Amino acid sequence: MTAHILEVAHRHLAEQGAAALSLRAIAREIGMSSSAIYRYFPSRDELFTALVIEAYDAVGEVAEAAEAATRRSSLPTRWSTLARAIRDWAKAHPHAYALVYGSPVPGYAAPETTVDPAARGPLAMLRIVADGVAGGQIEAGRSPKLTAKVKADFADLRTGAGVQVPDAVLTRAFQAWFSLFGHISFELFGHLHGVITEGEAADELFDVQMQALGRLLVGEP
Amino acid sequence: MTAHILEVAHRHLAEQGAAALSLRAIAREIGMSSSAIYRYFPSRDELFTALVIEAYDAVGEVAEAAEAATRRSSLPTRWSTLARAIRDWAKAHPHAYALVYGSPVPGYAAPETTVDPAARGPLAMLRIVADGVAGGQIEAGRSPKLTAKVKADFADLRTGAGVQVPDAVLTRAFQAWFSLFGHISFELFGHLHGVITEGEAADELFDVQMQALGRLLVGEP
DNA sequence: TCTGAAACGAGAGCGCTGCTCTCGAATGAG
DNA sequence: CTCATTCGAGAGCAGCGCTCTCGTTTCAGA
Repeated sequence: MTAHILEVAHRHLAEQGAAALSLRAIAREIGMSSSAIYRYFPSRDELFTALVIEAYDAVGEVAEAAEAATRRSSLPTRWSTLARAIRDWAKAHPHAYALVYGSPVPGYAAPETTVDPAARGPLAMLRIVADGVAGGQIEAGRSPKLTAKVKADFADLRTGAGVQVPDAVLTRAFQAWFSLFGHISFELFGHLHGVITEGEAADELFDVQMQALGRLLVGEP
Repeated sequence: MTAHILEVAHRHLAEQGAAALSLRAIAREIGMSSSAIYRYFPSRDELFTALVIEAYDAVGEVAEAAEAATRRSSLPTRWSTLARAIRDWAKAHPHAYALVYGSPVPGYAAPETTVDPAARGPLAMLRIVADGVAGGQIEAGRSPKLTAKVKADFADLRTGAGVQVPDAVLTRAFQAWFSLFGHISFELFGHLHGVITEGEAADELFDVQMQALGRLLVGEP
C-alpha cells in the first residue's frame, strides 16, 4: 500500500510538480478516502521526504553508474560523462530535480535520513577526482590562500569522504560542481530562455562548458 | 492601495517565502475583505509577477551599482565585487532570491514584462567583461570549438546586449555566471550544510572561488 | 447643485487543501 | 472462538483562490 501511494505520488510529482502534490488527489486516484492515507504517511511532509530521498537516490545512482563505467578513461572524459549523466537525468525528471536542487519548501526541513542519499552524487564525483590525483592525471597547480577554517572543513570532508585530494584540487572540484548545477538550474528553470536556443545549441554549450571544467580539474590551462 | 498591498506582500515573502503567500492573509493584515483585494490584483499570479519584477530589479540595481562603482578597477576586482554584491543581496533576501532563481512555480509562466528587469544583472556583468576586452585586460585565449548554432546565439546575444566580446570570452563569462549562481544556490538552499561551516568559512570559500573565476575571465592560468 | 456612472468594499458561497476525530468493519494471533 | 490491533470511511475544522452579488462611496459633467 505504501508502495502504491508512493508510485502515484511519484507520477503526480513528475506531471505537475511538488507544489501541486495533494494527498487528497492521490487518495482519490487510488480510490481511498482522504483520511485513510494518513495511516501510511502521517503528513504531507513525510511524503515529501520519501520523494526527496527517491530523487537523491536516482541522481546518485546515475552518477555512480557514470563513475563506474568510466574507470579506464581519462579524467576529463570521466567528468564530462558524469556531468552529462546528471544533466540527462535532470532533463528527464525536471520536477524531481527542482524538488531537491530548487528552492526549499518553506517550513520543510529535510531530515537526517536524506543526507546519505544526497551525498551519493558528490561522492561519485570526488572518487573520480581522487582517482585522477592518485593516477597523476591531476596536478595541484597554484594553491589558493585558504584560511584555517576552510582548511578544517576541507580536512573533515576528506576524511568523511575517504579521499586524498589536496586543497587546491578540492577547491577546483567545488568550482566544477557549482558550475555544473548552476548550468543545469539555469537551463531547467528557464533563465536561458531567449538567450540559448533549446536543443542542439544548449546541448553543445553544455558540453563545451563541461570540457572546459574538465581541463580546469586536471590543472591544464 | 496597490502600493500598500505590495508592501505587505513583500514583507510576507521575506518572512515566509513565496509558497506561503496568501492573498487572504494580506487582506486580513490590511484590514480589508478577501474579495476586495481582487480589485487590485486579479489573481495570485499577478502578485507573484509584481514580486518577481521587484526581485529582479533589486538584484539588477545591486549589480549595476557594483559595476558603476568599480569602473577604474581591474577586471578581477570588478568581477569579485559584482559577485560579492549579488551574494550579499541573496543572503539578505533569501526568499526573494529563491522566488526568481529557485524552482519555478508550476503553472506560473513569467510574462514578458519580467525579461527586461531580469536582464539587468547579466548585462552589468557583460559590460564589465566588454570593458576588459576593450581595455586589453582580457586575452581571448584558446577558442572553444563552437558549432554554428551556438555561434548564432552568441551573435544575437552580442547585438542584443550591445557588447563586443569574442566567443571564447563569452563562453568563459557563462562559466563564471553559472558558477556564481550555482554557488549561491547551494549555500542558500542548504546543500553545503555539514560540509562548509556557515559564516567565515563559507565567506572565504566564496571569495576564493570568485578570485579563481576572475582569473579565468581574464585568461590567466 | 443635482445626477448618474464608475470605482470600491463586504459578504456569501464554491470547490479545493491538510489534518483530526470518531466509529464501524476486517484481520489475525492466542 | 475471542479480543486486541489494524484499517478504512465519514464528518468536520480552518485555511486557501476565486467569483458573484449587492450596497456604498466618489466625483466629473450637466
